[in-house]
Amino acid sequence: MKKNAQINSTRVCQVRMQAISDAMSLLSGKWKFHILGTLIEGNTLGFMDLLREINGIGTKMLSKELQDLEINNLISRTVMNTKPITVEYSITEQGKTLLPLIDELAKWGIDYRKSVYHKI
Amino acid sequence: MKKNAQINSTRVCQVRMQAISDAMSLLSGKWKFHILGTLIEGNTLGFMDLLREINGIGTKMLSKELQDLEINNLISRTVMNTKPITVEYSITEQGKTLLPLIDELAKWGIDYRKSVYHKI
DNA sequence: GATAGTACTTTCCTCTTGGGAACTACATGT
DNA sequence: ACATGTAGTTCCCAAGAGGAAAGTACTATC
Repeated sequence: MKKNAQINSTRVCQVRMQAISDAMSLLSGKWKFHILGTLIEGNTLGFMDLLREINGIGTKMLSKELQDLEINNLISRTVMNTKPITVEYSITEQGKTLLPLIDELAKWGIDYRKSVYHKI
Repeated sequence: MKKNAQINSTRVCQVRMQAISDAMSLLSGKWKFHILGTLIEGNTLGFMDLLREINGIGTKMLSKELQDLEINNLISRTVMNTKPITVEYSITEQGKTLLPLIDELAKWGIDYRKSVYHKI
């Protein structure tokens, strides 16, 4: 007799699994949380500001990740009428809903590091 | 005059950024949250149980991800003295601390999907 | 005219991730 | 002997992630 899935076959688990896949596909990659976190802190920042704030990121990755985040309505991009041209990036209301998740992630990371440190 | 980073140069932001990088490096990939979530639900499961529960995963990925999670002390692996040999995977105390994060991720994914759905 | 600053995009490259399929190895049931 | 079940590993391949460097375009300043 062949066994079937029991736990994740429930409706509620299917929805949760789908939700986790959704969230991961929007937030995957090395830089998205850093960009979002920085924009939540800083409110409104230019491209060069972000390049300076986020240690290690290059122009290509920043540009690409900003596009991804804008497409998914997590940040907004506004071209300002200045000379030379400047662009302002800020977090959207949708993006702000990520704050509890980012806090939870940071909190877990800090606690995990502590627990590893105390074992050595 | 060259501008410097201002927001993320504070000590508390540096620690948060590091913590997020730590957490992401342990939890990145397509399957880790699914495996952890299933083990939290199911308590103790064999390799084949997980293969059945987690829709779409193959033996190679499951094997590799389980090793990663075991190395980081998020799950435990116990070879049972049965014939044929069976292996039991279960969540560790360390792994259980991820529950709030997984809940927050699932919650955000569900809300995000709702907000997109209502706009169409 | 040259340099520097803003905001990117494009090209080229490597490394990693993820998946399918086949294979190992052992034991039990028919 | 042969199929079935458990628990993987190994090989091969495709696609994507990530990064360095150069190029584009426009403006302002020295």
